[in-house]
Amino acid sequence: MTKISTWNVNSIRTRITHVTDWLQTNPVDVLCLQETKVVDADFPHTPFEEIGYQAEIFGQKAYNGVALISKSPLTNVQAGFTPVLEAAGKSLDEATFFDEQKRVITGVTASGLRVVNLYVPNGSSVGSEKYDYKLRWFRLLKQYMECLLAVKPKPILICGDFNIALEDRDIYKPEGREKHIMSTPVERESLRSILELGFADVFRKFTAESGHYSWWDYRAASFNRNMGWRIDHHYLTPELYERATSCTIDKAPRGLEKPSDHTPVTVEISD
Amino acid sequence: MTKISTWNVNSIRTRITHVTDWLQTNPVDVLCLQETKVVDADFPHTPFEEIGYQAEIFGQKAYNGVALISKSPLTNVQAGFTPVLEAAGKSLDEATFFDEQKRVITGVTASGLRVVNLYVPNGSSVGSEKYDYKLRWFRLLKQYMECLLAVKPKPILICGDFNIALEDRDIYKPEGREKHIMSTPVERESLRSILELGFADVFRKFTAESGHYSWWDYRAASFNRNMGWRIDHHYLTPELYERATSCTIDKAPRGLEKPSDHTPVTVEISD
DNA sequence: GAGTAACAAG
DNA sequence: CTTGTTACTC
Repeated sequence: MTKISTWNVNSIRTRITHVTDWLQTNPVDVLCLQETKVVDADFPHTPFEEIGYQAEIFGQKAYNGVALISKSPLTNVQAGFTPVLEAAGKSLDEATFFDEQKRVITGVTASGLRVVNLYVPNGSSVGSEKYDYKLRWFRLLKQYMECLLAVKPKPILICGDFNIALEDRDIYKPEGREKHIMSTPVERESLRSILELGFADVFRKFTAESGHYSWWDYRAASFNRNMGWRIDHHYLTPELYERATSCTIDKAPRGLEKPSDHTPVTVEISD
Repeated sequence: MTKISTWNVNSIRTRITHVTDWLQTNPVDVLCLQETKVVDADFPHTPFEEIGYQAEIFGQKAYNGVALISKSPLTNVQAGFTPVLEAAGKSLDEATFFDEQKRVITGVTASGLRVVNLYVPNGSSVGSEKYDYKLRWFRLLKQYMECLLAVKPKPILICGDFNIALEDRDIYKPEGREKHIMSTPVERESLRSILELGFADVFRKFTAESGHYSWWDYRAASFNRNMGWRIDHHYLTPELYERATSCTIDKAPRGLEKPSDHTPVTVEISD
């Protein structure tokens, strides 16, 4: 069995004890972190090593940043769009530009499963320059995923903070969602164009109803009122999707003191 | 018996639990705070009221700020230089200017003792504009004290963060002190000119040796190495000085998590 | 509402 | 080293 989690920690340095405590009671094969908000030189490797994990990291100052935390070493680790597109012989202009922001890292487990960890741009507000950046970023992501699908291993899991709620049941209050960042038809279509390559939302294999979220705004006591969004996802290629035995959201860390605004989402895949 | 303490808390909002915890194990008649760093509208009155204290405050945004915390209400509370100098018919030009920084508050206890709580300017570095400000501030303080000495009640206690170590035994390493802020001959003479009005350092009534300090720089682990300065003082008029039965520095709060860089100094005065 | 940065002050 | 402010981002 392989267990993989995704968690936007909103600063790994501020959240380090939350994360290591959680890992000790929730051991996983790979924990995908987003918004580490730290340059690689300052990443807190020691606390992870002390509990038997190692980190593959791709960080920057103050913003963004992703990491793969794993018990066993990962192979074929590639940070950013560039190395993957380069290996496929693609033009690197866009990749170089978008890799200024550290949002993508991938690696392969010993069990031969490729994990792609994403921190999708938030997009700020509909029609803004950042919104446009988000849509352009998705077009590059599609190329990136096409490159990965063309090589081995074929079982691929994409996870992370997508900053998109794909369906209305993923939002506490879907009214007005067409004009709200993270749920516009255009954003959803951007994400669907990735999924059409052959990925499915494994959370919905097990849970159909609304009311299950992975992110709650810090403001307006939205966690206590369960005014959340499901924007942290695991998307699996068909074979993995079939093998998945559970996908669960652990709300507990969101209730701790000084929590991240996101909480971990975990998928279990049988051998 | 009357018990009076002085403590530069370096932000009352950050230190509120340190201060209320300390007051509960160290009940005093008046606690004089410096560097409250908060405007009056945001002063945390409730935590003090919950443990039976009230606060007279004189604060500003981000810098300086003084407060008198007392079990029984104080009378004749006057904030800043201006009201005292005005009552004495003095020119208010200087008072108005220096009261832009909130550094002075006075009140009278039920036992008829006037408490003057001061946060003396730090002075930055010798020869700087702030150094000049400190010396000019002392000239106004002298006028202010002359006004208070001319009215009732006559027993006066001046305390606070003086940002001056009056003698070499008040510094962990007196070498080079002539050129160091807080111990130049000019600063010491400024302070002595106040004391010459009739005040004495009550800590030295009981303790003659060096090694007793009230402030340790946050830098260079100076607290662990006892590299401190005695710059928080209680100066008493002769009658009070005679009645004083102890003057002690409580180092404990300096050892807590996220401490102030200063620690409380307490004087006891018999009835 | 909470994170980081850069600055000022001690 | 620690605090507060402003400005930015999510």
